[in-house]
Amino acid sequence: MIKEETIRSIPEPTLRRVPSYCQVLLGLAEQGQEYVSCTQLSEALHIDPTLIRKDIALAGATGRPKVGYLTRDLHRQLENFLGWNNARDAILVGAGSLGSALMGYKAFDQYGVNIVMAFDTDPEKVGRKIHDVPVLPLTRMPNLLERMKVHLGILTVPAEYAQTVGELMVMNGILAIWNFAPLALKVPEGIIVQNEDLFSSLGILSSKLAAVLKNEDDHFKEGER
Amino acid sequence: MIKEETIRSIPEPTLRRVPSYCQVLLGLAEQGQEYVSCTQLSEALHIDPTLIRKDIALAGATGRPKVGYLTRDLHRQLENFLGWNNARDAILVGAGSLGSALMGYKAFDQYGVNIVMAFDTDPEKVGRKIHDVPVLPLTRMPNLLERMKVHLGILTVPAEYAQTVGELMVMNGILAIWNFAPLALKVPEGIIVQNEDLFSSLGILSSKLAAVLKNEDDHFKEGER
DNA sequence: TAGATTGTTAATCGATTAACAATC
DNA sequence: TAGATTGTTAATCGATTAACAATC
Repeated sequence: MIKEETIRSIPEPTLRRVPSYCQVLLGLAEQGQEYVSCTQLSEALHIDPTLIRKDIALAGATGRPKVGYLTRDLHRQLENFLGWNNARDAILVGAGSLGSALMGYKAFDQYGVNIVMAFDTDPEKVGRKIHDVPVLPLTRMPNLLERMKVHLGILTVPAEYAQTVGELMVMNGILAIWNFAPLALKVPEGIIVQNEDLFSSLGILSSKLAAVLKNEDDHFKEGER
Repeated sequence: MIKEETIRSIPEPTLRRVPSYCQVLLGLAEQGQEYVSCTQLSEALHIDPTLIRKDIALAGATGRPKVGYLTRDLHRQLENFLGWNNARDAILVGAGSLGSALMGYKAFDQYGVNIVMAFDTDPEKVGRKIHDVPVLPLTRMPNLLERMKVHLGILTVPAEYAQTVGELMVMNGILAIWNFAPLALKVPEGIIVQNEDLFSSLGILSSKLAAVLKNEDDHFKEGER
């Protein structure tokens, strides 16, 4: 009998850090470094080495005291852990400038994702191929999704259509949505949404900068007195 | 004498939630709703109402028991808190497909950011305007940055140039970098970097989906026995 | 008034960091 | 061996949630 605990999900922060380990590991492996230590990863990424060790442990990889981890093995194990080893098909809706830019990034393959089709309502775009990805009319999506068993959807339509299109995706078997529309998509329980709200992201950066500049300013004034 | 504590910086999670409050508030204000309660925001965003109240308190806004907050006032105060009320100039380096897509989003104005110039090394792009933003040769960046006192930079160059261009930005007065290259930019102490690594973002989503599908699969097998 | 809501203090929870034994 | 490093347990820290008095 499997204990409930076994299904405890991976902490979000770990999931966000592991890709950066992969990236550094790949670089080191290419430089021909056979073994790698947490200390080394820590220095490259400015992350506490203990934390890295815990993340690695969560991924199920083990190392050898004094020696470290086998660089290539660790890299492979972390990719495995993320499920990036065998590519997952995805569809994209909204072949505008952002959508097209995304389709252009062939590197997605490396990250376990493969955009197989795009959909749009604009007759100008439909029927063409953008970066090798065929653009089809949105009306054909339900039928095709059902046949192809795709579960991952990328949503790059204007904000006002996002909710409707999102619902259409979910109705046809999409279980995870990568949402670029600047709004909180309402989805049924169990559907995974990752909001990639670029506007607020930049806004947050800008507000951090404002805080820094304000601080400097205050210090300056303080010095004046 | 100002106490040190006064400068305690805003928690990152708060900074990430506040934009979503703004968005909902704007919607409600446009619908003509005069007052809004945390309960209402909570329902719209699936965030605990106490948490929302704390975030609002951090932003310095106050409401009235039983009544709530004045919708428009709260919206304005939160925007103020984020520093989105008066636009900050930014430059963009790398006028490729992603960079162009970003320049096309006029909505950045609303989020307190205004892209004033772009730089690229491609002679095909230099001299043109993309979505009203002039594209200039990268060699002119140092001079122009110094003159214009811009502190916010958007980095949309291919990964292999990111570190070099990032350093060039920092050398010329950029204090905050919005980095789209899939690597951890090395910057001096005090420079703010926000990594918008789209590849790993999608990768994380994909791995969450993998976990869900695996779970379902396990349950299925369990049922079989 | 009664009930809803704010604002705040205390409790809980989870993630990070520190400490340290085991190991090569 | 000595020193570095893993793996793990305990302590700390910060963010979230619960509890509740104040208020309209």
